[in-house]
Amino acid sequence: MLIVFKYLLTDLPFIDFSFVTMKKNTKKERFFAESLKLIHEKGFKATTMRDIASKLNFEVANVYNYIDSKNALLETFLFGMQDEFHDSLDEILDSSYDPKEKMHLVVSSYIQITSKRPYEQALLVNEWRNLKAPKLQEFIQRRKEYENKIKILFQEGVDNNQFENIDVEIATATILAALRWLYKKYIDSTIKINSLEIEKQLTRLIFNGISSN
Amino acid sequence: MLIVFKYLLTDLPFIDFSFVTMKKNTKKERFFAESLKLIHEKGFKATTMRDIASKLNFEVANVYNYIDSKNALLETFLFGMQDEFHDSLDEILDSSYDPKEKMHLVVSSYIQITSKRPYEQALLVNEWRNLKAPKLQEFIQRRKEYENKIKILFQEGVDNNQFENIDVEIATATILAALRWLYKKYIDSTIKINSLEIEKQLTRLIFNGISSN
DNA sequence: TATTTACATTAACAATTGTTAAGGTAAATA
DNA sequence: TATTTACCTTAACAATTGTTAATGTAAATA
Repeated sequence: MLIVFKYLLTDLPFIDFSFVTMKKNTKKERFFAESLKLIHEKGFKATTMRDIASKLNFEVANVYNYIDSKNALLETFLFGMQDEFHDSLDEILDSSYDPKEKMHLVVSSYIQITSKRPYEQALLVNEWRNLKAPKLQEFIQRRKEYENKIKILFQEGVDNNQFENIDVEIATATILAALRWLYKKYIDSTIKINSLEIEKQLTRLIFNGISSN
Repeated sequence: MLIVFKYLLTDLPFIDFSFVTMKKNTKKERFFAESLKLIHEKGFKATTMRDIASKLNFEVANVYNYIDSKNALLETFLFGMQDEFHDSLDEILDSSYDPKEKMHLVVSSYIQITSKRPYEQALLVNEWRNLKAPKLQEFIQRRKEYENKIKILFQEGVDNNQFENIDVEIATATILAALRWLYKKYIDSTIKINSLEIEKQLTRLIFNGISSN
């Protein structure tokens, strides 16, 4: 099954995030890119506005030329990334593929998004707890919706006899956990990573496990 | 394969952590138990010494009757838990079971430790970043050692033809990721969780994946 | 009985932090 | 040319935080 190329060769209508990650030299783009890396490395709470200013070689007050508050900075990264995952999942679920094919596509698109924005993914995994009162609940709610869609997809596969009759919650949590660690590989690796190979290996693990027989 | 019961029926020489989790009513035990939960709920950085004192209905200064510093509190939880995982892994690896049996035992003991100390496990997963300069490196080093042991075990299984020839790093990261999320289930669930059933399902996922054929 | 232990208080400290005020300069735009 | 935009500065603020000092009391222990 190589419908996978759909995701490698075409560009989905993802939200334009380029101002965050692209390495153009406008100040604003540098601000978001450097902030993102700093927050990833030190953690959101441990990263001060002065740290960010220092990294960009200017004074603290200038940070507020680019963002309204420290919390708004985190929200920008987190909700932008969350939207991207949701949009790609919805497109897959709206298609006419069968459950197993859809699950393959979920894995494929998840890897692709992670490969494009490993630092944003790191924040999504590790820093969402730092969101404040109204935004935090919103984030958790949307994440639950995402997980529910995966649950439903898995259940359809079970009903379909394409998937083993495993507890839906455990299966969903495990599948997502198997994908969620991947950003580390993209961030840490010194060599260029072959995402197609990653997809092949991860797909094999998720669908067939480690046993040889 | 039900060698699993080895871990359910006997008590390994785990480090005595009871002062942390047991619900006796001595002040010191309450202090550690409530601190642990608070740090889990709010995050280490967001939990203040005053939060802890407030939870225990006394003044801030009293916190220092039980622990030398805020950092020492985190270190106590993290290194105690890390020791527990290491000890149980080493015992398995030192046995004469074959790689596949050993991997089953790793899953089994991991689940057992998680079920006994879900809150400590939550800190191990989410709060280790807050360790300071010498302790942080020590922690990371030990974790790397743990992962390396799993890698070697997996490779032995590949050489043995018991496991599929999957990239060792990817397989190891995925197996551990599949186990690491589990603390949430133990913390969030209102009903008593059947760890044997969890073990059955997770083992099936890790060894055979979700596919039915 | 004398003393240590366990537990508690109030008060203060120095450092760090997010944020704002008030103002300045040079280039782009109208 | 007049004005807006993008970018920068110094200075200060109020709040929060980990930690310590000095002191007290009742129970357990020697």
